[in-house]
Amino acid sequence: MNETEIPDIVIRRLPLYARELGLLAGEGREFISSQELGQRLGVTPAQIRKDLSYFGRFGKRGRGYEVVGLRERLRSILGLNGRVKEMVLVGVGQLGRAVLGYGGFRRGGFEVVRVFDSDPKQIGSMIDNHRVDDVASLPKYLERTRVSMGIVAVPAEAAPSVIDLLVAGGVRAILSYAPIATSVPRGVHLRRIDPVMELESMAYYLEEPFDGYVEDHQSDMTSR
Amino acid sequence: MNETEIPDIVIRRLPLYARELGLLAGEGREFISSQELGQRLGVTPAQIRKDLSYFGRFGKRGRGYEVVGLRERLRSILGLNGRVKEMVLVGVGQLGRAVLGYGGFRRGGFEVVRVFDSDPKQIGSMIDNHRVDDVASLPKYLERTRVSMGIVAVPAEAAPSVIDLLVAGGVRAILSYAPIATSVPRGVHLRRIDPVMELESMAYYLEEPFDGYVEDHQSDMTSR
DNA sequence: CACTGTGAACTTATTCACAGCT
DNA sequence: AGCTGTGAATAAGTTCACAGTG
Repeated sequence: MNETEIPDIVIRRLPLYARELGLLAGEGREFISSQELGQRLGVTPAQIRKDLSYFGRFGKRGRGYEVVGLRERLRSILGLNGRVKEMVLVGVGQLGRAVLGYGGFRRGGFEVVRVFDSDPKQIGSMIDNHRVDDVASLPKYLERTRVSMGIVAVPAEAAPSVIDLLVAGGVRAILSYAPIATSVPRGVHLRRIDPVMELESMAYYLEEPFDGYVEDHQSDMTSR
Repeated sequence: MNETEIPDIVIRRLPLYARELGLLAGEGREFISSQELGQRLGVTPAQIRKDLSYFGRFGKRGRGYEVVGLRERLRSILGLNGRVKEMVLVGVGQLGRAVLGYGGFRRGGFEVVRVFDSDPKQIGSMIDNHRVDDVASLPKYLERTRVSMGIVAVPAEAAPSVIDLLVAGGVRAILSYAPIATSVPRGVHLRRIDPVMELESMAYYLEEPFDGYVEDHQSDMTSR
């Protein structure tokens, strides 16, 4: 199978697979079947095989998938095997600071290379080895460096204009922590992280006076 | 239409609608059509009407939806009109502290009422007006109080056992920041917040040497 | 007349089921 | 024998299109 446009929902599952394969590799595991991998991830084996089939034939019949090899393949498909992915961060309030301090990005091969804010009290200060620059200088910076990923950690009101700046500067993948719907042009990818919305939607299921016919949908992903 | 099990994906969109209606109310807007609401949210009008139709007939033909009324209706469907939703927080590292300090939960009607960790250096200390308790005391606490929501902000290795404790204690909605697939019994709802995974999947779309046939999928939600 | 509410049509995603390889 | 890879079948989700109503 080949040359069809690959569904985004499939793309979003690849990091899940890659990560679990990383754990398996750490356990010294050499091969794994779609069956067992699916069990560990709460995904059906057929789903895994179908997803992988969009990209090629990676398994050995009778044996399963070679753990390290498949992980490398997936990371390569995602474009994660090159050097560290550089990101700009806009907003250094509570949230922005947490983002800067969070080791997970670095560990995952992502690095904040420049930090911006609009608050004169913040501009020029140092946070975690980063000098905070005026967001007004963001366009020039992007023009110069062509960084293609950005993280938005500003208040809701400020988010649309910040996102516009990033898009205009050529940033094509944006992770936004602002709880606001913003639309972006085709070819630009925006993902929102919105814990309050997650809680709000889960609250629905708490309504049931007693449990019983409550719908489940486990670790899934995709929004997640 | 009535009495079919309502799809989770529909439930997840309700907070999005409710929030935008809140903004509209703030702007003094009285009525809004599915058309215009959809435009603001990047959702089709038909989708909005269909989603709402699962719960009743809230619109006035020829006029649209009454902004404040619909918002109330949606919040009530989600169970958000009662008093503040109480949550326990497990883990007070970098991430847990950010969660505690984040005003968005309070503003959204969610409140961390008790904080746990397993690190002896943390236990007993005060963070943001909360005394940090030993996670070993979590089961007893849950038995006593029947808090039904929890936030997990512990390292990946610790997450499964913490989640088990929460589930055993009757917590039915869990927001986890641990980048790990964990399965939970039916009737328990677990949502993961995993920014690194979002970045990893977006990285795929950066591959294209030049843009053009890049798939878009805009603000969607759910996480997403 | 401008909208909603909703079956029907369509599209997308998942699962089944099995031939085929190792 | 035990698995993958994949068309075909099914299920889930979205959009269409229009009758009906305030």
